Amino acid sequence: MAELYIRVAEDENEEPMEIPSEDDGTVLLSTVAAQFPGACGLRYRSPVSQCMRGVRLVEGVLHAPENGWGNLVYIVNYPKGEEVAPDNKRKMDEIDASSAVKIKRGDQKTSDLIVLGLPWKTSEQDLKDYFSTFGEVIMVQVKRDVKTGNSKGFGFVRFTDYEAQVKVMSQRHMIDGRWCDCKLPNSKQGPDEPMRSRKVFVGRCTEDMTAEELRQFFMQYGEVTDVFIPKPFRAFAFVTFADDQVAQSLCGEDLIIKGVSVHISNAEPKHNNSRQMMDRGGRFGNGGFGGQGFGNNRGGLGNSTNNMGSSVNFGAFSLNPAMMAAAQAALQSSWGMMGMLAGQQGQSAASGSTPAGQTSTTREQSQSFSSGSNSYGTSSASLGWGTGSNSGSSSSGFNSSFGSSMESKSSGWGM
DNA sequence: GTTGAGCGTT
Repeated sequence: MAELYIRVAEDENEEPMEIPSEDDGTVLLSTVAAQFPGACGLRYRSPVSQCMRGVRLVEGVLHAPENGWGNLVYIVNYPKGEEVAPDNKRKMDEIDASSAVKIKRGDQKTSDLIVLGLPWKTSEQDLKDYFSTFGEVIMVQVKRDVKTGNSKGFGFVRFTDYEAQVKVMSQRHMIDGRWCDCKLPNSKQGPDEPMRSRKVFVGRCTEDMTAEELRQFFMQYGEVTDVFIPKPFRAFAFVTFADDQVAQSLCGEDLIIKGVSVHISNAEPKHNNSRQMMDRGGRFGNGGFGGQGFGNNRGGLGNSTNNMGSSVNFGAFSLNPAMMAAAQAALQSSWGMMGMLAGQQGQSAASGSTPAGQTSTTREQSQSFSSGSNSYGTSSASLGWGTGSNSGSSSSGFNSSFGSSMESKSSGWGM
């Protein structure tokens, strides 16, 4: 099966990158986004009209122009405002200083990245060899049991360049036969980063919904950085977006996926180190709340019930218990009340930008892989969302054990 | 069948 590649670049003058198409000739937006994080579509310059034309995008699947993909270079589209086409650049400069801040942030300090899902056999040298293809590596570690010296299945890596770090975090990694994820370690999740809830809980999932399908589906709302499906099947999933506002906007909705109505709600925090809960007002985030409209009342709303007896002071405001309850109720269902309250103060309830550096992975609690040099491809064909039509349903393969006794302990992770 | 792994002896 000859694999077909199409040429994609961020800009007509940039060197294009070849990315693979699917068996049916379409290209998945997720494939594009794997190389161009944040991408939301493609366009190309029509040889006939010399105008830019958009590539048809249906539910995460990009469809070739009439005469096929050909040898054209396709240009990546980004959501409005996130990235700027060259001819608009001047406009953007005028708009606000905040974008300048964003651009300046381009060179940041690097930090250690945790590498999860390593095979037991992977050594420091293996890690270094692998990650050096992304840039200069200045540190690698494989964490081991002190007594036995056995790998704990995770490690750390640090790059010289922030670009390399961003790239590495934006994709999954096949290391010695397993898919691994690289993330900011918990200890490094900047205490300053807002940690707004970008994750939603997807209830009433059916067993045939794969992580890849969920990713494809939710991509229409915004960049998806993670999909988690517990295994064994438990009828729910978690989807994380790059943008908290996208996540929030979906909460409360009933969406139809593969003909099934799923329910979207807030993802409750995991077993948490209380930091974000206490300091940041929990899953309500601090968008528009924290510094601006209501002053810094740490532990105010977020702490919920035990404050109910007394009135709470929001800076210039004070709310009696009844109003407090109303506000909470409103907040739990949506941001509606928030907008109202903020509006009264002439503040915007809209929150700001997204923290840089999210991994963009699709996880399921099983991984199918072939040791050896096979290409690992999700070759899902076209997916019918709305109707229960064709399911390219994938059976999840089990990983084989490597023979080492440690192996069985955590068999089947990483995707 | 509606709330998820694993996070660093420096």
